[in-house]
Amino acid sequence: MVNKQLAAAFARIADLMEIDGDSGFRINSYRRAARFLKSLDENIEVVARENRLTKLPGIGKGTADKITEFIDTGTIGLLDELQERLPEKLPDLLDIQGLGPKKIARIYAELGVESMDDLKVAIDTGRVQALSGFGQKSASSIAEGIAFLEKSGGRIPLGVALPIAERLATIIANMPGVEKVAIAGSLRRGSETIGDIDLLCQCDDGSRIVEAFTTLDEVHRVLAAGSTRGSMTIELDRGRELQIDLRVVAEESFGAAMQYFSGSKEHNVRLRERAVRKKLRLNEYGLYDGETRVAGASEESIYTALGLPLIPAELREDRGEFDFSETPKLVTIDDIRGDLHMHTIASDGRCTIQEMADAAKQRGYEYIAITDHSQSSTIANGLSIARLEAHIQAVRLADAQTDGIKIYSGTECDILADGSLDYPDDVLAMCDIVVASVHAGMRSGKIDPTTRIICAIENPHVTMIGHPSGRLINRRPAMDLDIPRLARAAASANTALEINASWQRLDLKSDHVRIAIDAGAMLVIDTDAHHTEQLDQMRFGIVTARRGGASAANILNTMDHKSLQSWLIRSCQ
DNA sequence: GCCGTTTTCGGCCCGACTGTTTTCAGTCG
Repeated sequence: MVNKQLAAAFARIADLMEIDGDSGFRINSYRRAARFLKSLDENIEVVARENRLTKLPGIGKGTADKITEFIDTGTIGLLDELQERLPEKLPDLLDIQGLGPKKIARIYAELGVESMDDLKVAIDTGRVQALSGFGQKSASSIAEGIAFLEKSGGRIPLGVALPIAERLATIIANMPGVEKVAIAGSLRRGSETIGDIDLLCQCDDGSRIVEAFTTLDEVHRVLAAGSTRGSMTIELDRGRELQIDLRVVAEESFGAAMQYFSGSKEHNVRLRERAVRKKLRLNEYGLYDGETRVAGASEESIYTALGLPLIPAELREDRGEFDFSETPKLVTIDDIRGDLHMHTIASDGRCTIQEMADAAKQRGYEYIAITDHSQSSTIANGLSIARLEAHIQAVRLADAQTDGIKIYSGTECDILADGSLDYPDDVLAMCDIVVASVHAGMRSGKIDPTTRIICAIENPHVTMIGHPSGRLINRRPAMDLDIPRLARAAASANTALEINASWQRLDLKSDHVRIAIDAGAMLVIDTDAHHTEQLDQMRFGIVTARRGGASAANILNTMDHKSLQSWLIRSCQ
């Protein structure tokens, strides 16, 4: 898609101009355009054809001309010119921690370093530390930065990072003098993967807490340790490192610091620009009118003072949230009444029907659905028709014998390569809940994957589509789906689309959640649990739904049992 | 390069930490 190619081209221009020593403001313009294009849902070629380019935020005449140039010729003159002048691999060095554009420009100009490999050699031969303004420590720090880059292996999934953050937050909360600890950053915003962990604590003695934080047993490497801020890494599996930042603030600044350290960076820049327009100044200590603090103890006080409703952290991405007239009522974990997709020992789960039901009851749920795999999923010990019939009887028996929770019988039925389902209609009709999912042949393409799934959407026995795109975060790409078309089909067939809450999936992802809501489709947040403990992954599905702007009314399993029954009957018609 | 509830020119987000300096530039978040 041209949007993504253009975004990459502008990002590249910004990188090269940075090393070239161009104006920071010009560079920012290109970065902003790149970010905007990357997240633009509409095809930029259509926008260009309709002469609306300069109506887009952050895109003026100069950028619009370059967009047109790219559409017409497939290239941008400015980019070609920069690439001709600077080595191709030089911008890779911008990824190294502690090494920025100015220093890169110098090691290129004075040492002829053109790549990561060149740089390693230059450090090993002592040429970097010999440069004026660079010293031994700089050289070691760059070497460590390169090692970190090679080991960090990309971003960490939300489900791996959050438990680590919670454990560290508990440790810090128990340090003497600490009043309050909170998780900030992309983790708080519920990003599906995160680059580092940001923690915040309220305490009067910053130096002591930072000292304690950077000398914890699990610390692998200390990056910084001052009186208000500490930064260190811990070691994950396979030698990978994860950076943890801690910021210490006083009570009156806690809200300002939460706001500041929750980001996103783009959201914060916009917010501070807004403050400047009001003749105010916003930093991590508060909102100031001259020397007077006018807000800061709570996040809400800051947004209110800037004429905005409190914006939920999950929506702080500079993607339209500044237009809100009131705080959107997003779905919360307390709205969830049940979980409609889980497995038992009948197929590839680890627990019994009763164990799953009891665990769900403990979590306060009104209902669950037992949805084991269908016959084609042999690798997951999928159920033959005969086994399914027996399993349905077992679920009904458990339901009859269990008070306080409704246990629906169901199936997670494969959508086969030709779009047909793995059980005939009369068998599906025996199930209360049918989750239809693609598990095999995601790339084989007998028919277009969107059409394949729409076949299942239009089957009246299908309650919902499980993990619609089939992606596994950092492991397997999504199927090439036309999500708007899928969402329209789901809306008109009264078939729900799942937000699979497993942190390895988060599927639908938040951008697609937004598209589904706009199309009027019903969503459902399920854990796809294969063990009772995995029922707790519901929270990852919740943040994903919130990032997509979902309210409780958009989510099927926020309905009480009675309303759900009526919806199930209606959706089968 | 973008943009306007002071502006079509002259601004553009803000502070902490580090290293290599001897007052600050570079980098980061």
